[in-house]
Amino acid sequence: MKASQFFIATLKEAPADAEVISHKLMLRAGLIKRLAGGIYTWMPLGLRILRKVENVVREEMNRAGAIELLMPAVVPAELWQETGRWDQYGPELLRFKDRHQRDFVIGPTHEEVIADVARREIKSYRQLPLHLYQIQTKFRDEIRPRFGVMRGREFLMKDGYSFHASYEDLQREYQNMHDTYSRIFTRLGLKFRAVAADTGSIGGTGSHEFHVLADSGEDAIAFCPDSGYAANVELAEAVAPAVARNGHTEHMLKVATPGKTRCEDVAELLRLPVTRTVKAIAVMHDEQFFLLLLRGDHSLNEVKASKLPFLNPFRFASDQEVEQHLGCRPGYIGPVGIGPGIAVVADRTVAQMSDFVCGANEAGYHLTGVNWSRDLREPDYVFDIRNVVEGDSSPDGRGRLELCRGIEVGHIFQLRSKYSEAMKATFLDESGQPRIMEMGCYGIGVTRIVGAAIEQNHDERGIIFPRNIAPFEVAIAPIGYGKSQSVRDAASALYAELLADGYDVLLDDRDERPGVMFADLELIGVPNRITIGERGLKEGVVEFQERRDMAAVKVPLAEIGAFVRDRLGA
RNA sequence: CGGGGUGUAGCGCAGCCCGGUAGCGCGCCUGGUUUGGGACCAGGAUGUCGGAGGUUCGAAUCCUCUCACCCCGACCA
Repeated sequence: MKASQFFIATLKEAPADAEVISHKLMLRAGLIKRLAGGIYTWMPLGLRILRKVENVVREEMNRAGAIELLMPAVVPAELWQETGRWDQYGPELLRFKDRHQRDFVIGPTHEEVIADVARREIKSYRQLPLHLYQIQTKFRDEIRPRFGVMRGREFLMKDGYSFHASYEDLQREYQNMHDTYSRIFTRLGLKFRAVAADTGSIGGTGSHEFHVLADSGEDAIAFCPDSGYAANVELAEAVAPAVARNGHTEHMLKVATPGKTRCEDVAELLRLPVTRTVKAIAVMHDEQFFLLLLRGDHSLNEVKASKLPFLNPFRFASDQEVEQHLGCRPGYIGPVGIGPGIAVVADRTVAQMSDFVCGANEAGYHLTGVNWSRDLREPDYVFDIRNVVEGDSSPDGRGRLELCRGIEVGHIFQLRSKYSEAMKATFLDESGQPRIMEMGCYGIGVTRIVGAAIEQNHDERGIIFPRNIAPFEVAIAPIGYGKSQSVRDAASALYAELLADGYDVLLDDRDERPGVMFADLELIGVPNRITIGERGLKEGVVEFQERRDMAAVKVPLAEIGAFVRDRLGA
């Protein structure tokens, strides 16, 4: 590609509304243009990158035995009503009516459509297993789109669905996809981790997420370097303390803590470690009032709490409700002296505590030296309802947990029969009996990968794309292209040679000043650059430079083609 | 949805408090000089000041409404 015949539109200053680095760099490099909140145009340069990611995904999916198809983005409501998700999905699902007032959605995912395909087409166990996938634009009306392409509303996704005659075969394909995803992200040049995950609204049993590791990631990941355990914090189990509850040593005492409504502040005032305090969170299920108890330095895991049958679903109690049930405004509430009608759910850690501090249900006061049984009844329920913290024991009992952040770029699920049952997707087995198909589903956020790759690979000059997704593998930067015949000849000859060798090469023939040219090539992330100038040509050399370490190597002009082949491989 | 903030040229911003009809940098156009790290000189184009209504002789500026965008949101302990 010649730069003069392409479209490069870089910016010196990033638009002010960009927050994370990948968003800023994508705007500055001219990869995307915002059209509306969470909706972007992929400019030619950005599209090259997106297509490369897409193609790696496609190649590996095909290699793994999946078959590509393309489903409509617009889906009739009846299919969604059939599985009940029309009512469950909420405002994230973009709904609209056609001219006949019939309801439609723009598909945020395609379980219903594929299950419809499967039930129409698959009649016999002989047709199984079958894995169909597509790479298609999705729309989810996110509450708060942000971070550019990382949480957009419209995005490109690879979604695959597999159908099986048995659970065992589903598990085989699940492992196949686990391996395939690992290969994909390896080929894309990303540092990633597969973690056990919650199944969320999709439903089903087993599930893994694939995260690109980056500090700006929206998800927290717990992992154990010793055992290899890894899970999304939403799911990671906080194991019960190994030690039994200590006997009490203090009397319960009411102490004045005016203005101290946070555990940290109370602990500081009382000169106690925050690990001696207990926080109470008031929640409602239907019209029933619950107190959730956590150690002062721990935080509630809403996903875990939601899974408790007697709390599903719950919401946080309003200030009025707190006052109505405890006779006290929020800030000083606690489990001591409450009515029998209020159920107390203690985190495992709290259930093991003794001589602790909690709110006195009286504004401006806390209680110290509180002990279970002696000062209040034992908790009604004891469950793991907190987020794990760094240093917790690994749930597999081997070592301690560490935390890091990740960007979710892939998610695989064992759906089992949730959709096939709702949509009556059956097949005839060997004995001629109808049976429900086992289903798996496997997603990759193609768009998001581009953002994630940049989060992980950039410096102060701009993007450093991994070679397999770079818009160009190598750029030729001729200095004085317009003036110097010898530079022009050398650049053109090299361009032709690299093209013939099959490289994705950019010849920057815009006749820009060197500073402009270098800055652009560095910003857009071209991983290799060959600089050709009269100065070097007089000595018969050109310069080869890698984007990542920037050390220039002088290479004789006659050998540069061979040098590139040696350096980049065929 | 609640809270906070911002809308002025393609991008980044000033002007707004103290009304007098718009400015800076980058980019863009023309000519010239330059050419190994975002050049220099000279000339030039570009704005319904997010939109609607109001106050006023006069509104980017004051008032009301609206739209768009950005940031934050269990921390009840």
